Amino acid sequence: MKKNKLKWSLGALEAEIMDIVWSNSNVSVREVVEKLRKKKKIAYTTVMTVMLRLSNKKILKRKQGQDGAYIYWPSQNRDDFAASVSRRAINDLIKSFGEVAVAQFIDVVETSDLKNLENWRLKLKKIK
Amino acid sequence: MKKNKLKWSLGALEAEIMDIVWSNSNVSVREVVEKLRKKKKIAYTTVMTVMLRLSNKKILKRKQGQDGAYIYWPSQNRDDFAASVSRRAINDLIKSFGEVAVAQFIDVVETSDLKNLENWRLKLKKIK
DNA sequence: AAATTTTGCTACAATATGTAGTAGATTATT
DNA sequence: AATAATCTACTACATATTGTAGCAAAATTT
Repeated sequence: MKKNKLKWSLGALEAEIMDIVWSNSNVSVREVVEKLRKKKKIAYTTVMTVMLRLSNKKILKRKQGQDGAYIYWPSQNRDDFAASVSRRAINDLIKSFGEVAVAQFIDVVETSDLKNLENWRLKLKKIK
Repeated sequence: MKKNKLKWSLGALEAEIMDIVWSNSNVSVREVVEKLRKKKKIAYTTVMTVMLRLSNKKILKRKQGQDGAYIYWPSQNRDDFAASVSRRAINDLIKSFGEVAVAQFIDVVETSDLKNLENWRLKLKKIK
């Protein structure tokens, strides 16, 4: 088959793990597992596999830690990652749906209660 | 496992087929196949399967045509579909990335050359 | 009735993601 | 050094999605 589908979202577990990594840069699998286990039962190897996949996808980087275990850290900080993912998603949406997507975006933002509303409203002024 | 992953995009073939359906409401598989074959080689049953799946996903509806073959039509017109898909995607983005997503959106729109720019600029006025 | 078309059912491939076992390697502890 | 604990590599399985299509039965056409 061979599709070049540009996935822009992480899976649920991948996202949980990234949250932990972003909040605690330079972590071992062990540390991530322990944090996750506060919320649910999960095998060490499950977390390891997912973190390895995230490395393969270049979302995480890793190096050998002095105590043997690999140390992982994010390739991009949360905001940069969020920005590039958002950008791709938005470009896709606009490519697919054009103005309709734009109109929806505006509608969603209008009715949402984002903090710092003033902040992006300022930005909007520029294009108004 | 069992995930409730909210997919918001169609596959490439699904999208091609939807385009044809939207442009020619009330079509049979045959008609869609013929249009697709102008662009590429594809089996009747491939198209049929995808259209059946689209029906199962409630994106298409169908009824028995008088000549036996099912007739398919879209559950929503293109703009309504685009709007609901966009809305879900945007909500997901904002839930995941908040203002960062909004900022990217603004940036993309700023630098894009959408036709009818005036159209959504009117909409923007409402929130300015 | 024979030929063609359409449908329903089935199936396979590839990818993404969640999940985890096992064995071997490495490190720490006794 | 021997034993125990930890960590990594490799492998494997499950489910969902999407593209792809064969085959047989049913319906329609000729």
